[in-house]
Amino acid sequence: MTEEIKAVARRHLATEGANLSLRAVARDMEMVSSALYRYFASRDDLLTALIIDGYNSLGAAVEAADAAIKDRSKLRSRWLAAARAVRDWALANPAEYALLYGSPVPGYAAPQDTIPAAARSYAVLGNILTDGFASGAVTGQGDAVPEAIRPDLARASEGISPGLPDEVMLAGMTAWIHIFGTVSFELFGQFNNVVDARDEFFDTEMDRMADLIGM
Amino acid sequence: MTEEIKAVARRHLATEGANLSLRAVARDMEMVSSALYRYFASRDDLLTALIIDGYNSLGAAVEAADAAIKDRSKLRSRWLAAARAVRDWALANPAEYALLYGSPVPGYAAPQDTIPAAARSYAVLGNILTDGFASGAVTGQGDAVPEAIRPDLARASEGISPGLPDEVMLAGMTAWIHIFGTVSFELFGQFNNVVDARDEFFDTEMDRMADLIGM
DNA sequence: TGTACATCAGTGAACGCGCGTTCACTGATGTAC
DNA sequence: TGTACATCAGTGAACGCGCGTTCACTGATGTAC
Repeated sequence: MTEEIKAVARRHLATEGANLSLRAVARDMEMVSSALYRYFASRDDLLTALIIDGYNSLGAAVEAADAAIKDRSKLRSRWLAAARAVRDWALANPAEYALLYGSPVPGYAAPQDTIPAAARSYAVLGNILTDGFASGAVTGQGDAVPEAIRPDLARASEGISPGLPDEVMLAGMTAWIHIFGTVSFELFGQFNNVVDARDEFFDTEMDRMADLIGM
Repeated sequence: MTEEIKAVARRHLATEGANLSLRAVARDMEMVSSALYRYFASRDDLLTALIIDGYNSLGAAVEAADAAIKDRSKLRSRWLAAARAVRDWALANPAEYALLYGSPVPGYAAPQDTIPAAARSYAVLGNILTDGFASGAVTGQGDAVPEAIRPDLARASEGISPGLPDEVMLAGMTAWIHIFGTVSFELFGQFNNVVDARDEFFDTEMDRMADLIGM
């Protein structure tokens, strides 16, 4: 039942945008709106559940894309597959993507519960970098890392890919940000009248990031 | 009067998020809600006006930041100043930033009128690239540009910096996207519990982009 | 200088709709003796 | 096997609030003769 409510709510998100309405969901399920309160304590609770589901769904997609590359030493293929998985997932679920990576929903503050789910897709890149570093393919040469951001990099790598040099971690973050920057530009309309060859453009951008990481 | 309404609406955006309410704006101005219809034909019209103002305000800030660098040959300084101006403007006007670069407002489709204003900040980077290319400082060596995206690049450079090689244009777009990707991550909460040294992190990212452009 | 008229910013009531949440309740199902 | 009871999913009415938009109107200001 809880699952069915979430499914309907996701469908509503897709058509209505972020203005999710409990009453509309209930209507769609041919229930009375108060019945939903047996499953979710409040609208915010439902939103939180959708967000966690969203991160997990994205995370699973990215994990699967990486896992599908049989030759684990082909770092660039793994990276491209993971990045494409993010974009494909976002194009298939634009409203959920907006919920996760777009403007904050007015009046809603995501609780801490969402954090582990959010890290899941992120961790895939961490694995790729870790594998690359272990095999010596990724060395993290290049720019010096400013002292001020070293603690942040250390903390980020701690949970996800311990032992990675700051240089590699930083390049990874640059690349990671760039996936979502590019996808958001595409999804939120900044490519309208500017970029038509979107598949190719995305791949080109991701290629550049692979260069930057040095893999 | 029109200006005052927009000012109040902007203040509302800042506190309420994207759910801009005509009635709330009217209340704030101690007017009756119907009075606003003398100035804007509808809520969407007011939104459009705010969006155009926002792009212009951002564009002016970026232009000023670039213009403040006296030695015009210092491309990297100009780039960093422009990029920082985007971020500073976004941090100062988070709701307007979300309106321009965040998730689309449900039920609202931006009309074509917003396009020229949107290009204004973009054009500043075009100028920097053009100057760099003219002086020979930026050559656009590096990755090959896939055929499929050449038409897009040509069209983009046409209006903004004619004559620029595709390689340079592409690097510029990568950098441009990365500004907004980084700012959006920061503003939309993806840096929470991850990046604390935000000023330094942003500068580091922008430095990387300057390297990538080759300036 | 004084009157008649037009302009137009802002009013107030109404229409028809939406929302999240609470609360006492019904009525079917399953469990215990 | 049959009765008494507890559980619990879902109901329906209500509370108190919000919204965008329309429309006939008032009443002050400015203009023309």
